[in-house]
Amino acid sequence: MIKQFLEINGEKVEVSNLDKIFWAKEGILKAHLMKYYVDISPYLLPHLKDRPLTLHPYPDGIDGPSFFMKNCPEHAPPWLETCLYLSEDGETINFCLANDLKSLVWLVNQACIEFHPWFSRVDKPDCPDFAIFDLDPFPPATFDDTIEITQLIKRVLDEFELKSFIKTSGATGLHIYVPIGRKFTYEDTRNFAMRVSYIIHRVYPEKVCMEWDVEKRKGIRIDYTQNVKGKTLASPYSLRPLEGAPVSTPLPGRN
DNA sequence: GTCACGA
DNA sequence: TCGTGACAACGCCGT
DNA sequence: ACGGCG
Ligand SMILES: [Mn+2]
Ligand SMILES: [Mn+2]
Repeated sequence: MIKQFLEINGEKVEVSNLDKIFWAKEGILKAHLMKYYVDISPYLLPHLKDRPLTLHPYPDGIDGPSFFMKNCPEHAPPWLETCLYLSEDGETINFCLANDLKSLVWLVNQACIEFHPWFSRVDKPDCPDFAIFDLDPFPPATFDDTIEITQLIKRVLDEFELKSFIKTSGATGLHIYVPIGRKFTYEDTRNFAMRVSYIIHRVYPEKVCMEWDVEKRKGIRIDYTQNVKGKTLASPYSLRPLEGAPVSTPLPGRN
C-alpha cells in the first residue's frame, strides 16, 4: 500500500482512503471532504482556535457507524494540541484542539465530518465568548417560521444593542451567536438566553415552543440549554453528516 | 480510523 | 493472524 | 429523587 501525504508548510500529514465514498447518493468521496476543509480552513480555523472539540468520526461515511470522540486518542501525533479538562467529579478528558491546518487535516483524515467546538476557550473555560440560541423547527413549523422567529430574537438583541451573528445549522434550523466578551459565566449566558426566549414565547405562544419533552414539541423550539460548559453546536463552516452534505453557513448581516 | 486485546 | 470492542458521558431540565 | 435532553 502506497502511503499518501498532504504537505502543509513543508510538513507532511498522512492521509488515507481518499477514494472511499462518504456520501453515496451524492457521490462525494473522502477526497472531496478533505478538499472542502483545506479550502475552507482560512475561514474555519479562526472559529476553532483554542476551543476544546467534541468530534464525531464516521470512518465509513455517513451511512456507516459513527462514534463520539472527546478524549484525544493515544495514537494522535505529538504535535496535535490538546487541552486537559477536569470535570467536577474528578474525571479527566484530554480534548483535541484544531489550532492549525495540519491538525485539521489529521482530524478530517480520522473521518471527522463535523466539528463541535466549545463556546469558551482553553485559557478561560468558564467564560464563553458567546451566548447562543439554537432554533429547531418541529411540525408544523417551516424553515420560514424559523427565519421569522430568528429575526424577532435579533430585533430584541438589537434593542439591547447586542451584535448577533446568524447561521444555518446545516440540519433544519438556525443558530444565533451573541458575542459577550468573556465577562460572564455559562450560567449567566444560559439565563440571558432563557429570558429572551421566554419573551419571544410570550409574543408568539402559538409559534414558539419551550417544551422539554421532544414528543410534545410543536413549532419553533428555542433551545437555550446549550449554554453550558462542554455543550456545543456544529461550528460555522462545519459539514454535516446528512443528505446533501450541508454546511453550517454564516449568513450576512444587513451591514 | 486506529489500536488493544484475546482466540 | 484475524475478529471484535472501544472510542461520551455530563450537566442541566422539568417535575 | 428521577428520567429526559443534547
Ligand atoms: Mn437543538
Ligand atoms: Mn439545532
